[in-house]
Amino acid sequence: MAARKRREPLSRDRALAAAIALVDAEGMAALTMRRLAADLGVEAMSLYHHLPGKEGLLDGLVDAVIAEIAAAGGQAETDAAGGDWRTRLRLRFLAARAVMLRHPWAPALLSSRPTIPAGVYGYYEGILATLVDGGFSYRIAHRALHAFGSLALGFAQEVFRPAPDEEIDADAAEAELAAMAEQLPHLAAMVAAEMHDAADPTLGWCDSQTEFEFTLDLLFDGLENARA
Amino acid sequence: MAARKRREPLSRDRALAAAIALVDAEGMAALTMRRLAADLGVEAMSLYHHLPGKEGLLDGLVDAVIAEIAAAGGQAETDAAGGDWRTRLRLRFLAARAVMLRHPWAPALLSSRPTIPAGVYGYYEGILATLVDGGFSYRIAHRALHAFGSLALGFAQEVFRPAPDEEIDADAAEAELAAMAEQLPHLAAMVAAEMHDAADPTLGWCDSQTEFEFTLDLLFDGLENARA
DNA sequence: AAGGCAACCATACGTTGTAAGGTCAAGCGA
DNA sequence: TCGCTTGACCTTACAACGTATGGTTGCCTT
Repeated sequence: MAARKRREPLSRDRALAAAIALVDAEGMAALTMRRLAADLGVEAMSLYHHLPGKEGLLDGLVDAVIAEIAAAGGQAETDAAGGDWRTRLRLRFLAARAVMLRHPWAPALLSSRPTIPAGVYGYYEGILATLVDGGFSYRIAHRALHAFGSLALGFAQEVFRPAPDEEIDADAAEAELAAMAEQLPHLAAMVAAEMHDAADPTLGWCDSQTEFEFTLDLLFDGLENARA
Repeated sequence: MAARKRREPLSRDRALAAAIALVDAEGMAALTMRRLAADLGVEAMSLYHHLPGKEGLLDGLVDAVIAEIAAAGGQAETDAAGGDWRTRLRLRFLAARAVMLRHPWAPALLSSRPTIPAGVYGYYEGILATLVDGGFSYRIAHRALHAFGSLALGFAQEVFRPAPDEEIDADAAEAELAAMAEQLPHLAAMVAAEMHDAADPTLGWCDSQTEFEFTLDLLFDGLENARA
């Protein structure tokens, strides 16, 4: 018993796992070197023996997410081995989206990174293989990759965050809609027309899953035409 | 002469203008309260009489950019008053893109904002009007807005920055390509196939303007079909 | 037993945003 | 003209951040 190690010796992987857990639970803002170290029962400076600074920590997070996406995407693709290129990519992207839903902080982190994470090359290779296998020229496949953009990684480029669900009573929403109707008639009409089908009467009535798949199919249809 | 004001009395607009100039010239990282104050010949805390803190300053930047986009987009749309919905939106989005090229920091800032800037509602109203005028139902128009995503604001969701042009000699690029060919055959083949048409032999050979317009047309074609 | 060598910690520095309160000049009613 | 208010501007100070530097500790090897 006396010979037992005082504690697990800490490592890059353990640090990254703790960081992901922390960020999943409390968001990016909570991820500071001191806080992460505290979660690991250690002092801040000890992290520097396993990670090259904060920037390196973020790179590690990104790589971890990409790896998770690549794994899920690869699995999805082999599941659909017999299908055509559309369904194979479709499943792949939807699998990636499932990963992103588990890590809501990931899109913002990915798009803020100044350098391309190494893992994405392998991931894009798989997508490209599917496209080429589906009869696309490199030229069109190249443009397809650009067109997919962040969809390939499982998230639509929601330019603005989906508005943290604030306290809303129906009356206030009604009044706001009325005020909007004057200056923004089309927008107000659209909300009015679409609201009837959605569950809640707030401005956050967009069903991201539906939008995601709609855009996907829009692009797929267009690419199908462009293949010739 | 003695009665002349000691200096221009500082204002929200003057502060915002200075902030934009600073960020245009030196990037987001250079925008600190102290630095901005120094550029204005003032102390940091003086800014708080005209701006509600750093976050409010960023909101101000965003609003300014949105206003610039809305102005450019509105101008473009009236220029194309006679055209169909595609060309009207096309011109609008390309005008927005021109604004973004003047402010390379804007996309990252916009997508990092936690709240939707007030100005975008008016901007989207204009787009929506064009769509409805073009015969779209609110349902499809709504989905179109989502599908456009950041394209409507003039930038493709470049998930990763376009790799700051590093020093590259042709030999190193060649070697890198050879190494890539083993593990990433399709990617390597695509680069090889596409490189011949591009100006420079680097990995940054993508012509964003072309990609931007390709994606735009892909979506437009798909929407044209969806209109029925 | 002696040395080496990681892993870990304590302290400290510079930079950030900003809270709290002070200074000073312009404007205004008496 | 005096004195008061008002608001723009400044000074100081603080907490939190990332991290450079230089200990201290305890296992491993010889």
